[in-house]
Amino acid sequence: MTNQVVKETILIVDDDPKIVAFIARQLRADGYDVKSAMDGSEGVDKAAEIQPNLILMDISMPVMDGIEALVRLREWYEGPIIILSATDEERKKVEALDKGADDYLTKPFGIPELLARVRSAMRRANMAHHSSSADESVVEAGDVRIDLAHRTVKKNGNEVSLTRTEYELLRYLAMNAGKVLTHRELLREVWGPEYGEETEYLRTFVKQLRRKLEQDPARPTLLVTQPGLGYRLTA
Amino acid sequence: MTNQVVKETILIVDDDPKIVAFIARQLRADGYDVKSAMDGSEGVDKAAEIQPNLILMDISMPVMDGIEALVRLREWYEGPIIILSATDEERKKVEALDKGADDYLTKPFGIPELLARVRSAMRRANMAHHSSSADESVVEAGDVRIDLAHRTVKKNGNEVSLTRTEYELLRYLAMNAGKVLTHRELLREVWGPEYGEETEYLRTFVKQLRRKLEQDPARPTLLVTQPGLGYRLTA
DNA sequence: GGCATCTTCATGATTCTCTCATGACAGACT
DNA sequence: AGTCTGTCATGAGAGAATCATGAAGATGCC
Repeated sequence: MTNQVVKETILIVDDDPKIVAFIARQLRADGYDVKSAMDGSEGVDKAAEIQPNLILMDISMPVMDGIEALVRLREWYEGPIIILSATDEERKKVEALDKGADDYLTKPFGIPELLARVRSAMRRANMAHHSSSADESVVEAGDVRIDLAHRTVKKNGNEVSLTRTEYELLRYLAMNAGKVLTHRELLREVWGPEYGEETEYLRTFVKQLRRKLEQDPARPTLLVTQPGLGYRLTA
Repeated sequence: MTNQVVKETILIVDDDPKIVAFIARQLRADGYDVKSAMDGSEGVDKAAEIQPNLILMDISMPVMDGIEALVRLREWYEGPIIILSATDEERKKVEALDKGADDYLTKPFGIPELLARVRSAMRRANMAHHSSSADESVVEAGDVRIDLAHRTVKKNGNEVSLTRTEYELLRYLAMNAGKVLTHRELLREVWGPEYGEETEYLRTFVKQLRRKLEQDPARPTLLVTQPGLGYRLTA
């Protein structure tokens, strides 16, 4: 291995410093660049900052639970997330997999198993990554900044408070900035797969978003209507 | 050109040996491998045997008519088929295009035109082949860029806003750039299978597209009328 | 209960599609 | 040549579909 090879970065999120140190040592020996965070909240922040290639996260932590952190991460993070769990956390394990975790390891686990899971997840991610486009945790459109990791939206530096549905709608538009999204697609994505015809919901929430984000809500430049089709967030 | 280059094979199907000899000589001079057949029936057999990259076929032949041969070929042959026709075979020409011919040449035709059509059809076929695996979502025609994934159209870098029907029409033309599309085919594709005779719709929307996309809408270079047949987007 | 949020509805404004009338042009026929 | 016929280009307008907007009702949460 030459020094020209860019090392792959792994973020460990666990509240037990001994476990972090132990795992980090093994992973570094295997050639990875390792960072760590002490709880879910810090983990989400750090992930946004360093954009790791893989995340190893304990499922039960103070401040922010592993499940909640996982949900937050999955709003923008597309890399593999491996969950670490104790033997008595079977139910949480299932939930974690449901919410987008790629794999899990039950403590205590052996080093060979850890390394095998990490390598496998990395390989899978690289395969999938080629097809997907660039993933940014911050999307900018006009004078609006959408921070997917922190769930915050700022207009000219001032934070704008959005309701859950407003944020979900904006998030999906932002993740597909520049692309025309049909009514059906937006409804299914934000409200659920059983929706599709309720365009009046969209109008209401698009209007709310425009009121909060546009310079002149009557003449939208950011959130543009594509008549007969849907809406689009200009990039 | 080295001998490692695999020549592209063209099959000529015509009952007039003089025409076959004439065309074959020109195509060979341009680097193609040329085979021939004397009528439709022989043409279908030979196509199955040698799997040519392109087929040039006369429309009126003994034993098996060009139209019938075309229908038989299209049951399995996916390469480009160019029809050769006399001036008094207008109706057959439309029928041939409707049944899956890619282009037509009216006898007598000049060599440059023949070669141009062949090259254009070959290029299109290669594009279609490539994009079948890795989906290329951007089509360019002249100074117009059509982004299928984002559903946006740009002319000289400036975004052009199209209505739904305008976009659908342009999209189908762009995906078959260089190919002659009959009124019937366009109507069915854009308006639905129950349409076919409403050519006035086409005129209206072609005009709109020309107004928005052509340098000089009165003298179209991009979206060309094929009198009596349909329209074509030049590649 | 009280509050924030989501859903539903009514109204007017806008935009698009379809339709029609007119004129230009080319080829066919007398 | 002149006339006829069919096709196409062009512009304008009616009707339908879609959208923006404000506000009221329903729901869920603390």
